[in-house]
Amino acid sequence: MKERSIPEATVGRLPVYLRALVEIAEHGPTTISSENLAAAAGVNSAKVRKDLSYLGSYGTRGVGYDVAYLIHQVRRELGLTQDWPVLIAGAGNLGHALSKYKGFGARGFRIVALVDVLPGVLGQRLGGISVEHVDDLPAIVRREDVAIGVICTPAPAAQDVADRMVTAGIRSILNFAPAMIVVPEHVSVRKVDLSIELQILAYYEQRKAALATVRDGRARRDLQPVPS
Amino acid sequence: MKERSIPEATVGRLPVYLRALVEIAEHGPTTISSENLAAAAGVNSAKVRKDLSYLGSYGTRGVGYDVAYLIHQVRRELGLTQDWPVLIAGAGNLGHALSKYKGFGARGFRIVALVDVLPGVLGQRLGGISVEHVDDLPAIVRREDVAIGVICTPAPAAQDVADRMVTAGIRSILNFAPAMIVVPEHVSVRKVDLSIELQILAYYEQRKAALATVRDGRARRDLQPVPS
DNA sequence: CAGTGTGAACCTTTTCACAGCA
DNA sequence: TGCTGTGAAAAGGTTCACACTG
Repeated sequence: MKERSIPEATVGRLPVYLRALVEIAEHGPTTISSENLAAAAGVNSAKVRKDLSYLGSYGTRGVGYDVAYLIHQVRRELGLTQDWPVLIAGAGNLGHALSKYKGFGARGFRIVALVDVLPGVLGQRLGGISVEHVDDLPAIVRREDVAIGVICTPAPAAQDVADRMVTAGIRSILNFAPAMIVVPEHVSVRKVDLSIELQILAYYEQRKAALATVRDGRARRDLQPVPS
Repeated sequence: MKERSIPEATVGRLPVYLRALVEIAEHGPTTISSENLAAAAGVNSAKVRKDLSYLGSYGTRGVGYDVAYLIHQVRRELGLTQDWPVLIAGAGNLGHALSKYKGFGARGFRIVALVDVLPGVLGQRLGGISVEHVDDLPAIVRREDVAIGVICTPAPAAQDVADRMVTAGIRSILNFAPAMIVVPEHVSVRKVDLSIELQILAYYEQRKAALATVRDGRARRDLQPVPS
């Protein structure tokens, strides 16, 4: 076993393993090899073994890993043995959808508050919680002990909301707004940008089309009778 | 300039630069240095220069990059000079939200169809398009010349929908379902997993809490009178 | 002389390959 | 014998630092 601090790339994969493990646990096997876990998670087995080795030596040579025990260890490492109260800022389409999304609760993330500025949505009830005004952020964060803030506002409002979150004491932000936000060093930000994902796909799609053209061109030439 | 094929990491950043450039173009300056573009995109200037050098030598020493020209070049490289017809599978909360999301259209991604299986939503109109049955996928793909498929179904349906998309001729998939999907080699998949993002944030949040405890412990000890 | 373009150094991540253990 | 755990090699990505140029 190594000492503290897991590589970033590994942290990004632990939730994937966790999901696969939970599914496997439901389907029966109590033990699993790195090879099989790798298949379920969509990576290769060397990566699985190296990643898991950062948590400790929880496998058994010649056998594999005990599924239930490994689930527990990954959960502990990720800090999922506790519940995390989450606040969403922006009650538009996306904020709306996320507040009703069942997948969060199942994984220990409880949406405890929803804030916005538009008078139209204030007070509205969405998925069991009512929309409050963003001015009340500090009080809400204290009241609900909010740990994570999710930004679902339009791009121009993102920085302001981020500033308010930081002031209110939030130290982890998930940003869905298509804008960069700057925060103090002690605050973690992760960004999810839907249209960037599409743009990346477009790049590879275009590349495939270009290659096909070249290939077809060659194929067509190959059909030409060889000049003799 | 290098030859073909841009590193993956660079492809992932080009859309970020593009967004920053477009915003800058609206605000006036016709020319920008790597230093300033880096600030706007939230990276460092060396990275900007290296990334842009993969596209060609489009900067001017002592001056910087011409904003309009660079926008054009990045767009061309990403394949954004054309429109990309997009199909969404799954008209639940998220599919709903995405179909109404304005950010896509603005960047050349047109949602042309929405498919689902539940009789309840079929025929319903969302954001100008009506929900069709997933069985009609092949016809829809042909009719609309769909290039990119977005999966917004529950996890258990994801693989089936992916298979249908591939059969219908789609070669680029954006997967929002919390499940791994396997596709033939010639198909690109990108995955966006909302609860994985939260889990990653939870890991770092927990780590910060642990560090604070250690620090406070030391601080408290530091306040003790030195034994003499 | 300000600022690009880029080799070279450095760091992170992935993959290989195998010793060592149940 | 089968599969983990891990050094060591390879690949990929980032940062440095500076020659070069408009």
